[in-house]
Amino acid sequence: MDELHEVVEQRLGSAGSRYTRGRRRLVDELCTAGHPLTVRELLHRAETLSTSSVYRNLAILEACRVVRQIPSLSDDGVRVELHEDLTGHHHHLGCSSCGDLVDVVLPEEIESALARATAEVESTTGFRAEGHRLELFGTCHSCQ
Amino acid sequence: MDELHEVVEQRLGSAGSRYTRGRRRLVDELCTAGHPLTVRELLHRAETLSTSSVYRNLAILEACRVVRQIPSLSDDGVRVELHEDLTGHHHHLGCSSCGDLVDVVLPEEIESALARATAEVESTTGFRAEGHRLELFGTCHSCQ
DNA sequence: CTACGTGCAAACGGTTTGCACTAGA
DNA sequence: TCTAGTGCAAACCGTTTGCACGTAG
Repeated sequence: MDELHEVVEQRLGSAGSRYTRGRRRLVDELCTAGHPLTVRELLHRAETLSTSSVYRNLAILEACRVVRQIPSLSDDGVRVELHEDLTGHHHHLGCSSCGDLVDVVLPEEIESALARATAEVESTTGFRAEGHRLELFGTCHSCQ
Repeated sequence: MDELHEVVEQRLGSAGSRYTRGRRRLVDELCTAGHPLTVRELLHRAETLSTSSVYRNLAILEACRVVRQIPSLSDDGVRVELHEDLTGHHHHLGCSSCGDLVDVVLPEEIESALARATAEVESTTGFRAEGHRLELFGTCHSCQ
């Protein structure tokens, strides 16, 4: 966690930005949540921060590759999570009932199959791929 | 194409809705485009339709499983495409530069690997999966 | 001391809704 | 005929912006 804050401070610093209490709070909440949060949830969890500061800080943290936005299927708005640089590559299980998004790490087998498929797409279409995003959607355990 | 309209008419009919000129126009545009369109693009292509009608019709077509919404990574709003029931299972290549989304059908090998991974996730997490969504992001041929 | 960051309130823009009118079966 | 669909304009609401004040370094 200290390590995380250190990396974040460094990334903000090299962009000429400060690691203020508000920004630290956002990173803390995202880290302890352990899964993507909606802006609404972030606003609620960090009640001392004003709406505009949350939006402004998320934009800055995104530009510094500290967080990233995830477009959500269920319509409760965009979600935010710590960048994969900081948490490691993973995917999401999305519950169509409660809308929650949970992290999941898939076996190496599937990741390498995806890498192979990506290479094939690149060579047949001329598209240059930088990465992939996979979501399994369905019903989570507590909603069944 | 006639076949498509027939299926759509049937799905609308069984929901007590009519297949009007406006709805047919939306389906036509989505079909000829051959890839997901933003609402803005749809509004532009079907200029005879009012904004409110487009939104209302998209909601109805979505409820009847004729179209589906795709949350977009690049922030030009939500995209709409014909439902996979009508077009077949596929994924998307998303260009981070121009924002375009192109359909791609992946080899059976990767689909079965995804199915295997999904089954594993279901048994280890209790999540009940209904399907998956995969997007490869990068730079399209014309943006390189 | 001098940016940068913050809160507040107003502005913005995509989406939705109310209502009177039109059109499909 | 009679219900569903449509256009227009207003309302809505999540997000962004302007501005004056606060704070980190």
